[in-house]
Amino acid sequence: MGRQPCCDKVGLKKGPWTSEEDKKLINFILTNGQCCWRAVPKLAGLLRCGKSCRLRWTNYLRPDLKRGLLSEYEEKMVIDLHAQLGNRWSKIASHLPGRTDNEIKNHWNTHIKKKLKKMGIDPVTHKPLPNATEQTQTQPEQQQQQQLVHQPLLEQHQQQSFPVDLDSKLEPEYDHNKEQEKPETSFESSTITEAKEGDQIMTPLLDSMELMNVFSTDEVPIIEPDEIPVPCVPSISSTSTSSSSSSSSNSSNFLEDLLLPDFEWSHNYNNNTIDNNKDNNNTNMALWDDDFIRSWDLLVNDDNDGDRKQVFDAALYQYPRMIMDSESWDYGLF
DNA sequence: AAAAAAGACAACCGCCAATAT
DNA sequence: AATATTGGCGGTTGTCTTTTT
Repeated sequence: MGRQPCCDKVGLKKGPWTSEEDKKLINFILTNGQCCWRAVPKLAGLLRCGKSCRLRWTNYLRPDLKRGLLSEYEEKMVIDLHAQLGNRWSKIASHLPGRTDNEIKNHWNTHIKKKLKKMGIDPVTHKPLPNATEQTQTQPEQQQQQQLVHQPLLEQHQQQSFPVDLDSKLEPEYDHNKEQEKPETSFESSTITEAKEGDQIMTPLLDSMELMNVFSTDEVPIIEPDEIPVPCVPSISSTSTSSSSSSSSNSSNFLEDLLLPDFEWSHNYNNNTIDNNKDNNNTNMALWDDDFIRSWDLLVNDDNDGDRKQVFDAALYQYPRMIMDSESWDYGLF
């Protein structure tokens, strides 16, 4: 017996989301929280299927999402995690606060894959490509990069012997042969601890980054149990970001459209981080604090549409509670 | 300047596992 | 226990933008 479709698809809209639809969905979620997705479109007045709404929310509208290109650090982390987890994008994403599996998957397919190939690394196995030697010999710069990006991560995995707790639930059933040759960095040498229930994320990468003096542990987006991760903010400053957003004339620009040109999200948040990531423009994790609330208020007050303002006002003060109540909220911290 | 090709990313599809009935 | 429902995941496709010819 085949599975029934998640919804009656007749008359449902498909394709890119319009800003109107985004507004409706945001208003609904902010007001009511994440409930049964199947019911969302009907209640929110959307001609979309629930699945589509969930996807739109989790991938693009959630306020805690970072936008913009992955930083070099994030990219390294993705490579590192991919070497250990394979194409389990959601697992990888769980180690990168503010990033979605879809985003990481896309970035992998469009950027990292090519980069690794250029560097003479097989993006599937994370081993040197057969002709890598020749390549790297003729491309010393790339070789240098390869050493910088990959070697430290992989070798440290092998050298260090931390307790293995990577995905222990999933690991036994995970068939590496199914998708790829078992990577050099096997689970046996893995050091990543699954980030769940507020556990601290421990990755070899973080250690290596420390060693490399690139990031201090203070700057690493480790979420402590007593920290509230923050609904973060779309990166406005990142014009680069919008490599993506610019491409979509309507929907993806919605949040940016909402933002005033000189509007700054949560001024207090981790200024150090900002300073240290000027080039990347995408470290936007912020604390859900008064400033953030005020920012929303500011945003809302600037809107001429009175009705919408009301909706947002209501939603604004409910949202933190909604997050606290929502068991499904990412990172499982609440 | 226009057309074609390539690149980038948002969104969809189908499957699966967990949960509810 | 069996079946239905829902949410989540990964692969793939479609569409828009940018670059090249």
